[in-house]
Amino acid sequence: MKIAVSKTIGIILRELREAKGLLLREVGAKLSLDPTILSKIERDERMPTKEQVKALSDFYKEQKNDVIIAWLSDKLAYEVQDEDLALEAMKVAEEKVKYITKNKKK
Amino acid sequence: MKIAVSKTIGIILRELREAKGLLLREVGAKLSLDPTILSKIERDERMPTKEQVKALSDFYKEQKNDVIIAWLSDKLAYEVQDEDLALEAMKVAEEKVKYITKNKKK
DNA sequence: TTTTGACTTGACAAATATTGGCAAATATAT
DNA sequence: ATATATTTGCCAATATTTGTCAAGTCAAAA
Repeated sequence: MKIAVSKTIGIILRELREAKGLLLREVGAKLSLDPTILSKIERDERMPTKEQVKALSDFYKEQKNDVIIAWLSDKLAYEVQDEDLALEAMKVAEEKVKYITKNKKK
Repeated sequence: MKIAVSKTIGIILRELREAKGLLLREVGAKLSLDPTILSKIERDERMPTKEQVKALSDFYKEQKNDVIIAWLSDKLAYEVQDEDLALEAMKVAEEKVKYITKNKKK
């Protein structure tokens, strides 16, 4: 299953769950995650916490990175979506991330 | 005065204030901003709020956009700095921002 | 149509995070 | 040393996020 990379975290998680034919309740039980919270996450009403993303990306392990990237990119886009200078800021942020990464002790 | 685009918001604000030869207290008075808070902002100990950035970027109006971009990009970089997939996520976030921007009613 | 099961929605309190600003400490300059 | 500028630590107030529950919708089965 190939997932378009720019879907929201919610859409991706819903597609993954439905592809497995699982219920909210079932995934929730596996991850000790209240099904109503998962419902909100899958409808992008709530952003999952870091721990929830960890659990979900481990559960859908074939698409682990897609899930994480969707989550991070949603958070990033959300942060600047109303700003005129959003795209310029994203470019600069990339430079900053590269700089930080490069100078990080292993 | 040209400012390298990838400095932190704090460094930029400190340079701008010192270039004008102003004291924390003086800028603070103009902006109704407690000097100790400004001190923290200039040392990147605290992120300014949206309102504070508005006031500061208006005050340093020749570098208005540089200030805003530094602020936004700091927030973006901060959000993903510890993530292995940070750069991939930034690319995807850019696509998402472009998509959001394109489909936004004026 | 009544019931059943899956999911959604709204409201709320508890937990977390952020903020402003004081008082004290430190640094800088005269 | 004195005076001025900045930094630091702390904390209460405020704001945001989170988990949970009860009630709601919706579709399909009985």
